[in-house]
Amino acid sequence: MSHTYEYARAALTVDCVVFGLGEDELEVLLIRRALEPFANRWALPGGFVHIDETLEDAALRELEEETGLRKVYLEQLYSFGAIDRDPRERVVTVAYYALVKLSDHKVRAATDASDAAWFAVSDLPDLAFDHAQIVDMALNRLRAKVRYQPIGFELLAKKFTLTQLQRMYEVILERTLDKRNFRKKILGMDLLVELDEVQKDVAHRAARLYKFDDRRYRKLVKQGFSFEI
Amino acid sequence: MSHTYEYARAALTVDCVVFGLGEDELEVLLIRRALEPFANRWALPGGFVHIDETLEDAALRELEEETGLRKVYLEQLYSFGAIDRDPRERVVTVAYYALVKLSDHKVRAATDASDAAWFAVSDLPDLAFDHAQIVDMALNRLRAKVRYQPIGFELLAKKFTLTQLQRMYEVILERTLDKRNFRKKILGMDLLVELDEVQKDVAHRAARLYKFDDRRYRKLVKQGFSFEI
DNA sequence: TTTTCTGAGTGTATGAAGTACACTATTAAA
DNA sequence: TTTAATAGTGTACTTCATACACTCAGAAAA
Repeated sequence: MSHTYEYARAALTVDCVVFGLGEDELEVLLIRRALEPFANRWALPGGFVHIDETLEDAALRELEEETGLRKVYLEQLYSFGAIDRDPRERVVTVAYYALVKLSDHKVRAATDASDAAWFAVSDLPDLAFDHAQIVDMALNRLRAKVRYQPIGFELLAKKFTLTQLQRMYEVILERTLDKRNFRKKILGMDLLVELDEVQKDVAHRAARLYKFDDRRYRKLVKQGFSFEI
Repeated sequence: MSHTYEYARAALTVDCVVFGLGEDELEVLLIRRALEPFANRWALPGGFVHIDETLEDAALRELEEETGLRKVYLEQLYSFGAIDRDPRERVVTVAYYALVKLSDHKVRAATDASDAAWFAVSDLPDLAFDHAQIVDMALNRLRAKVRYQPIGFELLAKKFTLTQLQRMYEVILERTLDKRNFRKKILGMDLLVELDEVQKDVAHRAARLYKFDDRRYRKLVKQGFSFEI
């Protein structure tokens, strides 16, 4: 069935920059395009917005279809509307970024016969369309936002050690943090719950595990608290 | 001429939240809708994105067409894509916010036979579509952003007094600031140029005029400086 | 069982920045 | 000349950021 309109309409797509926390770097999940244009090039997961789904639903659907990811933390980034960003026709894309616990998903994308893979942000391949620009903006947004909102936890397992938490910030912000100052600050915020549980399977003293208390965070915010790293 | 596509396509629009600095409050420029849906209701200036213009160009064009504003400071806010945000059909809108020097434009919108008027943000009329939500997000964005980027100057005349500058922040942030601390901080940033000129036509001691040094700001940012109020 | 290795966990001193606060000076108008 | 209105200025105190090094615990290897 076809649809006719009085004026020409741009096609509307969504694209997702999926971030995972690698050993020493942030990583981004890319898929290899099968079709023209940019066949064989790496690109962000994404696709057309259906007429009966919201932008966010479209982003979640495409993520699941193309990468198997579900229930990720997703946030709208920016809309890109350069006239010729797609060589075929006018396409406007609403870009999102997602944060996932890489451990849950690394194997899948890597071993799948599929065409999805993780890349360190400092070593991305040439990307299709204007996707390099989108990744760049997503990185900047993430680096800024992680400092004043506790979204970085989305990159970690539910239970984590303070060292893992610190490393997450060090990787994203690309600078080292002082261990004692970091602990003083983060524990002083009173947002972490100290668990009666420690790390397992490590060849050294096991560190205590913590979890993030989201309910408490929202309560504190109402009282004027503002998170800051 | 009509255009036919295989799949149904959403219509794409832009909407602008135009802020001006009122006496004691931020104000927003609204237009009264002539046509259905929401005929006679107040709404944000905006309209359809043409197939051969970028999103930002569309926003600027609509602003000029509907309100006469030109050369405003414009920044993309967010894209809204709820299924039924327009009762006629699926419409996705890319929202922008703009900052203007109200003194330049107040008269025009007010005296024009036109259907545009300024409203204090605390006293907005019922708005068409989801425009109340858009204004709300724009306000939050502006209040957050004004604290870490020197965009507030866009609301003032090129030359301004320190008291006017302080009042601008007080109005946006909705709290009083200490005069001496404010001056110490803002002058300490070394972003203002002290002019050899004072206020005119005031019935009291005339205050010195300053201007914002954008070139210097960009240079400092490169060196790691970060603006903060 | 002892030793070694690896990361866990902890406090203090210093400097920088934020905050609270009140009076005199200048100009125009009455 | 007096009045009214805003301009313009400094200091003391408190809070927060920063720099910095050692002992402890536990597993693995000798």
